[in-house]
Amino acid sequence: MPLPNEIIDAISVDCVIFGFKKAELSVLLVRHATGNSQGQWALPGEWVKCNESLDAAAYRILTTQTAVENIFLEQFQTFGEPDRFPDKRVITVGYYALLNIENFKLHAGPSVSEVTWHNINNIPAMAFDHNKILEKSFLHLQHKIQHEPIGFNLLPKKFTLLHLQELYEAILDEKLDKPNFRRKLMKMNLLVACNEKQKDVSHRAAQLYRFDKKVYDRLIDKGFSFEM
Amino acid sequence: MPLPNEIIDAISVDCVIFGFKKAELSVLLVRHATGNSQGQWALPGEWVKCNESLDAAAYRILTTQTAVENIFLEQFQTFGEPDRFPDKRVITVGYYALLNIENFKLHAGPSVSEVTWHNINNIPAMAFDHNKILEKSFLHLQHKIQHEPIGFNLLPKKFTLLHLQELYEAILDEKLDKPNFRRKLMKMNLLVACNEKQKDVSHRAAQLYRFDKKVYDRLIDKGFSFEM
DNA sequence: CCATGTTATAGTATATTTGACTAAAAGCTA
DNA sequence: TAGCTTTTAGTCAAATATACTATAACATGG
Repeated sequence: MPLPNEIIDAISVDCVIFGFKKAELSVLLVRHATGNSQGQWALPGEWVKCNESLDAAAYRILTTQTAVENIFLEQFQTFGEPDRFPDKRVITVGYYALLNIENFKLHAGPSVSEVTWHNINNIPAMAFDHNKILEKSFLHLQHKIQHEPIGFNLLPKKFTLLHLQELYEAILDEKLDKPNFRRKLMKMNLLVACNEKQKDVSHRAAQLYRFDKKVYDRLIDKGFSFEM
Repeated sequence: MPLPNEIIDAISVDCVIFGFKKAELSVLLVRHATGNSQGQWALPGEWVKCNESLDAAAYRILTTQTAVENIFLEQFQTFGEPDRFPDKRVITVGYYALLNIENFKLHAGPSVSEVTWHNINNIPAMAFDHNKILEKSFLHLQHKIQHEPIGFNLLPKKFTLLHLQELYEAILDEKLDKPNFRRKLMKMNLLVACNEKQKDVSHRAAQLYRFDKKVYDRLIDKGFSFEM
């Protein structure tokens, strides 16, 4: 057996990290500092280590770029076209993560010169097949958010109904009716009103809600529709 | 670069081949004839070749076991626990295929002593983590069939509404109401009545339908609910 | 402190869809 | 032709979606 820390240089993990802030959906990209993709933007990615699971490798990528906790992280697709990587055959397993942008400090990991959020509608050309990987992950997210309440991972713990609606609008790329959106969501009983209201806003302060994990766990198995 | 036909012995593709016949959902399993899994049942799988895409490898597995054409074949998940395979680190990409069992001849490929259909409710213990892979693929299928009309791939070109209903019942593992099932399906306009009726049945012959690819293509992008 | 604007939240009315049924029609068997 | 099985059409109340309108809460400017 090879050493635990040795890498398998045929397999990598690439991670599409989605963040949400001020009604905008963004993705975290890095700029490569070395190798033949030097200077190009790319999704954060790493080689898989010899005794490391794929999930663990994906989690390692996240913690390299930013300090995280309790993050939604899930595999979505594996990419293995023979020519997707130059000079050798590399298969990459795609993961996507959802996190709330606020209060995250970014720090460029090794071999990376820059780390920045990019609006989902303004993504630069990237190295390898990373634009394709990003697109697939976004389609996956659009589908998934309509069947499981994963969107909450992109919001702070306490949020208003309008925040949530803006999140859905950003991901689904369509306007939604406010009263109807509220009604559908409240009926699911996934939200609990906090004893708090919005502060420092120049209009009537909205109720803050938080996500009810218990109901979530009960519903997640049964599967339920989140169609808006 | 390695030779085109050389294998990457860190990456395999395993394929869950679903078939449907007489209201029963089955999976094609092989019995290994060599190696340290000799004698055990397993999902059909192969090493990925050096200049072969993952999709191509999956298709090669299908054609090794049986003569197929126009088959639904799709990647669903990649499995990479460090200890999933004995003695070395192997990551496997899971695919699932849907096909109509009738008129398929099976032939055992290399290193395989037996190939047989197994009812989904009666699966033997398998080599490696193949039971887990199968279970994940089945959950994926249950979800997918409720959002895309992929079920037709398991039926012959012409089928009755009852055939289709039995298929849904087998996959979702629940009884459905006949008149309501018809109504929902007909409203989608995915089915076209053939100029033919069922033959050789000892009761009123049912209308035969076929699947309308054009409507399908229009709907597949928009995404639509198939919930029964 | 009142008028005004903005947003939150409640409510309503109509159309559509579900779910659980009933019933008629078609066609084999004998 | 009677009896049986299965297909196919239809009914009806309950639930849900959609497109609105209306009111309440609160900040701000005069």
